[in-house]
Amino acid sequence: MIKRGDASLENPTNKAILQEAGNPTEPAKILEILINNASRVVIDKLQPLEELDARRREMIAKVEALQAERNNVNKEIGRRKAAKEPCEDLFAGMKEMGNQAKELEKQLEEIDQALNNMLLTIPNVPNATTPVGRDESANVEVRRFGTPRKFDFQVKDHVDLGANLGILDFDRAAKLTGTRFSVLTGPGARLERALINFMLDTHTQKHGYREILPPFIVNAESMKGTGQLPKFEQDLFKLQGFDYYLIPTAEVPVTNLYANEILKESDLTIAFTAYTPCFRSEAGSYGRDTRGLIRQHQFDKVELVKFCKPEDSYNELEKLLDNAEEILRLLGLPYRVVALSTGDLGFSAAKTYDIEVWLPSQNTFREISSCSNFEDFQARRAGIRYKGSDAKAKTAFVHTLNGSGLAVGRTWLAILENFQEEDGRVRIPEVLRPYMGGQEYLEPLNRPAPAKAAAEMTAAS
RNA sequence: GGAAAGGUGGCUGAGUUGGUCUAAGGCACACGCCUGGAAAGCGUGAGUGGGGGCAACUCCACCGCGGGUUCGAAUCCCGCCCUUUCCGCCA
Repeated sequence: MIKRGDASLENPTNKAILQEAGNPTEPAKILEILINNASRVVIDKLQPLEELDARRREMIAKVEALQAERNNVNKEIGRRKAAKEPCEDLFAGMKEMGNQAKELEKQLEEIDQALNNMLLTIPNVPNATTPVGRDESANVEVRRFGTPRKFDFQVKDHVDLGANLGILDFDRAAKLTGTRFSVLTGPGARLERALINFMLDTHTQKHGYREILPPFIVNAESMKGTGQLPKFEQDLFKLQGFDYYLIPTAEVPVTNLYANEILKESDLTIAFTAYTPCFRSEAGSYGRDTRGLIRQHQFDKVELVKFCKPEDSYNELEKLLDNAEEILRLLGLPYRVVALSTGDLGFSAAKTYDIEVWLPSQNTFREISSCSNFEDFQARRAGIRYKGSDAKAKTAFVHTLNGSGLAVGRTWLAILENFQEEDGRVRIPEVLRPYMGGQEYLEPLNRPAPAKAAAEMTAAS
């Protein structure tokens, strides 16, 4: 929060708050005290906001007074015209008033814009239950499922396994496009498709989500609604010649389905699931996870999205998280759940749980899902509200949530790694077999990997 | 890509010779009366955002978006966006 909001420790008010608490020196402690006193802490970014807000109100009062007077004269003109009385004497000053109002409106517009631009770069406020900390080292493990399997042979990673099985081809993907792309072939492609269908079927039939198949390209307004713009444009692929972007997650089109709408209170909670490919530029991740499928420019994901009443959102978050975990449990993949600390939290989220799957080749857990409650942060930006049926009911912002359920590519590679056999076969989890034509194993090829085979064929011809 | 028509409140739909439009009517909605209960009927209320006020309330803006003409624009002019239909192309 402090990292995200930039509160200076030199500020007198902030200093005083720390003094009351006995001037702690430990960064985590300082952070906690400042967060606990959030209503008093002076955050550098917020000061100009307050000034702008005051100027805005002042300007509104001026403009509206002028407009009110103009309206009154106008009404009188209308009245006299209807009564066929002379009214030319009232024309004087009207034009001037109009021009003045227009001038003031322009100034107000500028203030509004400055205010909005500032507001758009301010991150969400973490929920009180979010662990306080500087970075991911302060994340808190919530629970574990399953026991990582003990291998009595040398485990291979999914890149080697995929090559042996002849189902994963990075060389040709690089030829087609470039680095951080992949081609799945044969049973590998089918396994991806099986996972997508299995996840969608589980969420729609077992967990009560409604399936959505949205556009994979959205406009800038949608990106702004969910918080990707304006701050994170460098993470996105933008279409040349259009104000359109490739979606980095289904969260964007699905959450924005209800942008600028007022939902019926009785329709909440609304739960959607959607399969989409996701496109990310991965700017700034050079050198990280360069091997394999972990970090690709394009990957498949099944997403869960909810719209609910504010009082329900934390309960819904737990349910959503459990729905995502259920996929891993059904597949039999060991995982753990981690609550992100304030320092590791995304820009838009108030609370986030990551689900991390066990990867034998890395001997560690890696993120496979991220489940967040955005509270009303996205709803405010996208204008998603709800209202009760009672005539006196107030309109209010919904809370939005989403989570991966799950990242398909990472699930695919986790299956290869966790269920590999010494002979190179990979056991297919039982729940997936109906989607794989009853097949029990992915069988290795007895011939060279595809790229090499093609090269030999070309040489021979 | 070419041509035409059109965008008004939750929906429908009137309003386009500029002037009490402070946007009719209908449907749907909420509350009340009536009823054993409901329907029908009758009555009342009800859009969104913002400013001021403890509040009752009050003021401002909004007829796809932006600009222009005018004392005054839902209405006239220009640009853009979107929708529908027809033609062309295409999976």
